[in-house]
Amino acid sequence: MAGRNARITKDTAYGYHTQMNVGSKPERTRLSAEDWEVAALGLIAEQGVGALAVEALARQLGVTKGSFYWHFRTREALLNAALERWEQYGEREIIDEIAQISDPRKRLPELFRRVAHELQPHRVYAALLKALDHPQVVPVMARVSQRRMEFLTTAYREAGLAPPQALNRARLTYAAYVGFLQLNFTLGLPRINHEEFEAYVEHMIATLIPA
Amino acid sequence: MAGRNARITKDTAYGYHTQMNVGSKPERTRLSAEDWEVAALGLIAEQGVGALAVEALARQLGVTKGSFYWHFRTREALLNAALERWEQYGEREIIDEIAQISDPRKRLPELFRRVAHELQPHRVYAALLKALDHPQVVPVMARVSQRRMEFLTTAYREAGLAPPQALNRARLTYAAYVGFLQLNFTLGLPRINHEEFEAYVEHMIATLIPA
DNA sequence: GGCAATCCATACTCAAGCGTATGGTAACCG
DNA sequence: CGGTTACCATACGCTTGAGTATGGATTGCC
Repeated sequence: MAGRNARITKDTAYGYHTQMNVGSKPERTRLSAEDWEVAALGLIAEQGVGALAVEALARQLGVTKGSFYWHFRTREALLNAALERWEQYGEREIIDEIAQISDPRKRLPELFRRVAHELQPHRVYAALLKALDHPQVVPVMARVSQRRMEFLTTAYREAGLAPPQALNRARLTYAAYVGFLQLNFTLGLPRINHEEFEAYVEHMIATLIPA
Repeated sequence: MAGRNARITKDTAYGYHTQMNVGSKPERTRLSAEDWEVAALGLIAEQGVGALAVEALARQLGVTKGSFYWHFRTREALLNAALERWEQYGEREIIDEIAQISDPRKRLPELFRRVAHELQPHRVYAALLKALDHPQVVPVMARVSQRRMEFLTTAYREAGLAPPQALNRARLTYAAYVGFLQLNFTLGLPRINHEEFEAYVEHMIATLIPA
């Protein structure tokens, strides 16, 4: 009986998953493959790909392995499904919104500020960066990173940089983004505070974006 | 008898470890704790912290677990010893050399170019970046990164930036460094070639270092 | 050359985690 | 309302890797 009280429910949709519903009724709805994938992404975001174990996940979901192996053939299959889900739904929104800004020169600063202010969706990306030794995640990360790099490159071209400069500036910018993820909420370097962070973002904009 | 032919010897000193001495005589010298630490760093650099298993290491060194547990009390102890060794001996050289350049304005470009051209010593750092979920590596990485950041910050101040700017520029620079490590020889993004890489480094210098 | 200390091999135990087999229960449908 | 399907529990086997026990071999030293 004990062990049934820590559950993850589907209504805590993608970006806001891994919310315990402590205190609410057990609401013993049966699970779908999607539930497992979402929960898997939550676990990955918090503890990394290495911590993705089926029995641990089952405990979190309030069921046993018997359930899991009905929905998936193997643990590997779950990982692939979760990664695919992340690649499909987890991204794009920001890029799409930015692309609709008319003035090309305002796109990059806006992009920087947006990304800086919603770091939550980037936790999965950060976790996957640490899991590049798992062969399954490499192609996914390669595709996602490549798409973002291309978006950045054209944005820099539209902001006035010559093609070679634009490519290199995009490389630099994206590397800074990736490095920042690692150094901050992965490693916990001297915990930068809010206003200091704002200043850092503006410094980035002033340094990396051509006037 | 087979299994004795793949060994790592101590003479393959730190940065050049993990060289098999195929073809040479078995030279059955007994091992020391140092040998295990060096071999561990080699394995970490190539396959990450997660791959650090004592039986695997023993196979590489041409011995069995019996040897290992004479030198170390546990696997965890080996990891700590290896990390300490890396923190002590593995770093500093570049920083020390750079600090001796008289003209402060020439220090940063020189630093960039040096770091860019000897990426080999940075493989351990890159591997450790992916292992920040292991609680043992976090403090080590925090110390090393902090030291480097401080060095960068003073270098930027000496290059003419005001203290707040210098700190933020150092953050940006170091994040770009970390991100580059991840995106390139961890993830294998569109494999940048040599001359393109040189151009990228010069672009970094032009963008990040104040004229 | 013999005795310690050092280093290593062999043979175990134990826990974790994946996957399987099979039976049980809840939902849906005719 | 009886049966089929979908979902889950329980109990097992198997592999991997950490750690232990103990005896054998090698080195240094007197």
